[in-house]
Amino acid sequence: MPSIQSIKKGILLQEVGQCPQVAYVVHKGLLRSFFVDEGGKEHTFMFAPEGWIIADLEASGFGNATRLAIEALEDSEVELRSMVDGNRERGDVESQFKLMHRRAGALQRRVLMMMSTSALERYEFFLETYPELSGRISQKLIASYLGITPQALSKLRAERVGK
Amino acid sequence: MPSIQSIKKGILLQEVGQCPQVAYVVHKGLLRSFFVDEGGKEHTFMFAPEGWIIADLEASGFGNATRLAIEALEDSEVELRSMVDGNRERGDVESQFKLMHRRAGALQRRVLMMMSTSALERYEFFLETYPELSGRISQKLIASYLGITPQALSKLRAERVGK
DNA sequence: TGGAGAAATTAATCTAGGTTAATGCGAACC
DNA sequence: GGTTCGCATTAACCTAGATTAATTTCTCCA
Repeated sequence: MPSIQSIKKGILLQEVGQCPQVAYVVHKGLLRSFFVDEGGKEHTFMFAPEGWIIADLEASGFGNATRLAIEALEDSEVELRSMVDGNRERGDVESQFKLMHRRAGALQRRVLMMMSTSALERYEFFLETYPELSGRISQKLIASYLGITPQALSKLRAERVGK
Repeated sequence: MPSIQSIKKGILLQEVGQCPQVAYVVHKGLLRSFFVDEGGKEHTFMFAPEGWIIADLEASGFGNATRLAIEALEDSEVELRSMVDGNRERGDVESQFKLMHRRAGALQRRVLMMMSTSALERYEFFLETYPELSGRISQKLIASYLGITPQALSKLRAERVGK
């Protein structure tokens, strides 16, 4: 049976330095994963609303300590799922492989997008892809996901409306 | 039995628009995957020397047409490996899952690095991580991997030596 | 071995986005 | 209900890296 946890807004599910082997399946609410660079700047790696799965794939894949923290942006209910469980059914492993394959595919797309597009293009893409999220998340966090400052996002939004 | 192909330098193993379900295991030589954006600019997604595996995970994971081309940078020998073969042994699927998990982990790291570091830092990291590659690959291609122009890389290298 | 085309370097501009700072605004809290 | 603190916006300046262009190597192949 799945283990469900209720998480209050603002709580960290996972902190830097741990060695987490679990993913979180979001049943309700909204999580985000982020890391803090040497300069103290926060970078949001991803958001996970209902139905999404969030994890530190680098840590669980390589057995490293995390550099990603995971935080509840709203009161949430999450299910813990092991990333290294050897006792899976054959079909389970196959479907988990497919899932991981897609995740990797999505990350590949993200890298290519980071390399080839402007902040504006990435913002447009974000709005198209996650229309329901843009109202639930602060500009500051959206900016930290896009890889720009809140000021840059604000300016970009002002120019966007102008046209 | 594995199917091995010999590839001459300069040949494309995979072209944009196909729907490839295979990965290439490099036994000898050097491959790279890259894509060409709307402005006609090339972006190298990865290099694959001996022992590496290269594929378009977005295309094979989602069943899309590729936006990635794969090219031989040297005369190479590669083994084709299916990404969607259902007839695998149980242990096979498990180990392929682990492999995909690590790939996804590496991509996560790459995204975080793209978001948080300067071109110089990424270049230093490239040199540390792939010291044997830096001599085999042109500056132009290294630049297209780092996400900068050859001119920017050249300037950055000149400043680096100065110190 | 010489010549053509690509690769690398250098330099002069230009620009997207960062940094700093000031101001307005809303939400939480006493 | 006023205070406080974080968020969003605006604006002035700064900088990493892009663009354009000219010059100098490499490389390779006829």
